[in-house]
Amino acid sequence: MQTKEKGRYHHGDLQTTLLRSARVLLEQDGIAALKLRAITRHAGVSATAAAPYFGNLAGLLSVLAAQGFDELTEAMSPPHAPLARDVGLAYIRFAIANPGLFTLMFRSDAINRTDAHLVAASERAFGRLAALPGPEKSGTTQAATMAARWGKAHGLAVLAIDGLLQPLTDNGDTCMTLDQLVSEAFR
Amino acid sequence: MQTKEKGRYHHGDLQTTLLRSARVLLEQDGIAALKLRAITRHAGVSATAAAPYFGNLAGLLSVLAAQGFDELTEAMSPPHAPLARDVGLAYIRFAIANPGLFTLMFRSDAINRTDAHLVAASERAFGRLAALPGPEKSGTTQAATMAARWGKAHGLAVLAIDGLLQPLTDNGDTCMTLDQLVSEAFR
DNA sequence: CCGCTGACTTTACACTGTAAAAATTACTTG
DNA sequence: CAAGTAATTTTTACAGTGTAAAGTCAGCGG
Repeated sequence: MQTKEKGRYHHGDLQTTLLRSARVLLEQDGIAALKLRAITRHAGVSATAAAPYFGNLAGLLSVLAAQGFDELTEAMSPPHAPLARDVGLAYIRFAIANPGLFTLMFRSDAINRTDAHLVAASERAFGRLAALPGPEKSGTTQAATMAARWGKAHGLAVLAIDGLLQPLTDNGDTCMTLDQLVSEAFR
Repeated sequence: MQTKEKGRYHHGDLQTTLLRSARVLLEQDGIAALKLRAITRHAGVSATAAAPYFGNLAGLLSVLAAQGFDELTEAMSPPHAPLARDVGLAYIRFAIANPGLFTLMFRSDAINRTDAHLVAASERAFGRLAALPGPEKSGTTQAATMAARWGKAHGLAVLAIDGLLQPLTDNGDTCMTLDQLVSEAFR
């Protein structure tokens, strides 16, 4: 269970160990498992060991969320020519692949939205979506097309994570997978 | 502060009083204020008075969420001929007008998603979005157009509540309001 | 060897939700 | 009207939670 080397009083890099423990718990049991005591217990340290590094629980989760935004940015960086559709689909697929992390990234009451690193990481990720050429609909602001694309991707991501798109996958006669549904819906 | 008539031991309809207190706290201070003790204190009763009626906190919040879905259904019921665009905009505007309630309605870890009343109320609301004729895009499943419309509306709603669309409203040279942005983005 | 600095732990406290028992009121039945 | 019963709320208690303050330990420079 404990990732800390046994017997050592000074841990070395407790910072990253705590973040990894939090990540493990998040992926295992979801956001509800992100208690400070559970994280430190998993890391093999005392309950208040995170305070010197992260201040409080929100501080730790903010760093975790910032890591999530960095990974999202990475996932939205296509190797070749990026199409708006591919980037949006990458957004949705990242959310489905990392439901707990993605949910945390938008839980304003669990993280510290004013944290500098988090703001930078999130703006980097949002920039990937914004910097793409839209379909050039006449009569629509560029901000509106950006909001439309982002909103569609984000909504499909959230609804998919919550399992609310499940009834739509086996609608009618044919049965489709979740990825097929969101791929077809996002265009 | 207390809505309970003073001196009476038996309250009469503590059920609705607790729900109203929860609603007030939710709109005043957001989801973080939905503690059981704060709700009962606001209602003027003891801390455990809600248990006989709602079982636990999740039970109370589930009823509150169900009320929210009923109000959303009402808001999405246009007086005359309903267009898909109008219903989706009503969805977004309800979320912006009731940010705390809307957020609660989709917090799966705070409410009891298997609650019968909540399931019924949410399906009633979701049915309003589904029962509309789509733009008849050739080559797309009806489930996909439904998911696309719902996802777009839901995503814009969530992003607007989180304040993430704010930077897009004053983009470039002109300055637009949030309602203008979502109205233009949702079509 | 001594003290010092940093890293972590121990202790303590104010909260939280909730289960069980007690107390209070209202109703109902004779 | 009186008394027993049922319904409703409170009191008490307990296991958790996050976090601030004080204490403890390891390693290092003098």
